Amino acid sequence: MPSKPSNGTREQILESALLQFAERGFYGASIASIVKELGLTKQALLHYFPTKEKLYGEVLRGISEGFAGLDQGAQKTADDAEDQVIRHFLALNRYCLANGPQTTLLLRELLDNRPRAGNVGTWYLTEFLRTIIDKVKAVPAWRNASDMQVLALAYTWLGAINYHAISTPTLTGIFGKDEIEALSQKYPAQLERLIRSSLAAGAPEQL
Amino acid sequence: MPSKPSNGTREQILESALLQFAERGFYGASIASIVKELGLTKQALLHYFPTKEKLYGEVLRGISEGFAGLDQGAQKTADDAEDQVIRHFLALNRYCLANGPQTTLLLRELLDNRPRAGNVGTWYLTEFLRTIIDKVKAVPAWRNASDMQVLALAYTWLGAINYHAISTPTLTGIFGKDEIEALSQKYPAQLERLIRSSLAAGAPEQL
DNA sequence: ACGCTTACCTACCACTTGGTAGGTAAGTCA
DNA sequence: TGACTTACCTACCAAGTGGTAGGTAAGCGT
Repeated sequence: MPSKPSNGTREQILESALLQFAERGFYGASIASIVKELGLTKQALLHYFPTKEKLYGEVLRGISEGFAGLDQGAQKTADDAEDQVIRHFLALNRYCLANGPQTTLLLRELLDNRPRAGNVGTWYLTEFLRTIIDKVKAVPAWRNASDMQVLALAYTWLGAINYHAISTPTLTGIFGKDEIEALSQKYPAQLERLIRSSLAAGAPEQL
Repeated sequence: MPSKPSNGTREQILESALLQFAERGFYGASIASIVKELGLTKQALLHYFPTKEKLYGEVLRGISEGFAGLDQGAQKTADDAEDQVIRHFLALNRYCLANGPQTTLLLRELLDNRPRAGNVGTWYLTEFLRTIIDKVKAVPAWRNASDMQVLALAYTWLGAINYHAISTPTLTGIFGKDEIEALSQKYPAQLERLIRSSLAAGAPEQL
């Protein structure tokens, strides 16, 4: 029961924080700079988020939910297991490309695996990876593989997707906008061929 | 002609700076904290590197040289082009795993494509990527592909390698040390199969 | 012996950082 | 109407930031 309309200030702060954390990292973004462009003082921010770390944690939580929500999407189609894996990762690729700041910040969190904010960034990974492992294991050729073998496989795909999404700005600076856009258009096909060929190869022999 | 022995202070500072920049990012590492563990004051650092950004640039330059030196290694063996590509990326994978801080900082630089220190981090990428493109194009099935097609392919491998190297600490926290070590041992084989299968698929048709 | 350079040091500076204390205006509910 | 909550604000603070100014002790070349 708010007594004074907030005009979604909390959400505005979260959005601005996401952008600045993604762009400059946790230390590079100050709570003053986060709210400056909103025309507020930092005390407005501290009113909604008692510390900078709490704010950071909330931003990460929002990102995790966004990624988790990816799975709630088209999943009813009960077609081929391999096609499901493909669809899952192509969707992930699109999501990462469309949500640059979220992807960037997530990768940053991977880099900064410091003990901060209760390792907020990592807990979500478990269910995220669990889903992937299950989907891959639904493919006949991989049914008997160990979780770690599947994870080793999936990690090559995750890396390919994440890395591609992250480096487009830098590569654009090197090669120019047109060339990189051409690359991004070819990328999903490349990714699909990559996934299919490594899936088709089947699991390596057990030890 | 140094008049007083420096005991390699400059190199010690560079090494400490590398570790701290990798761990906490440019803003998170202060010049005071970088030299604190060396028992020096920040003025010692400023004596060798007039500004923090110059120091950062020097650290990045060292990293680039390390990656560039990878190519100077075993390259005389004039065997199969595909094997050369494999060997190149397996060596890169080993190097990234063995040089965690360098890899981390490089990826950070990809994230922070800010206009800082004259974009020190990106200039090196051109020759690095050029070498890769040439090596892939030496493979018959890819001889007539465009540079961008090759780059799209190589980027999936780079992403797989880099991402894997970066995320081992975080994954270790989630799954435990033993499991992740098992994963890392399986990774080169996984990587090789990945590269071989995508190389064998050949270049997509030209538009 | 002397001047010069190197390799640091102490002292200091303006500014920014995250955070506290305490206020005020507006709306909600009894 | 009056108690209470929400949504901010100004004022302030200790600690830390990158960087400057100016020193000092040691070694080298002449």
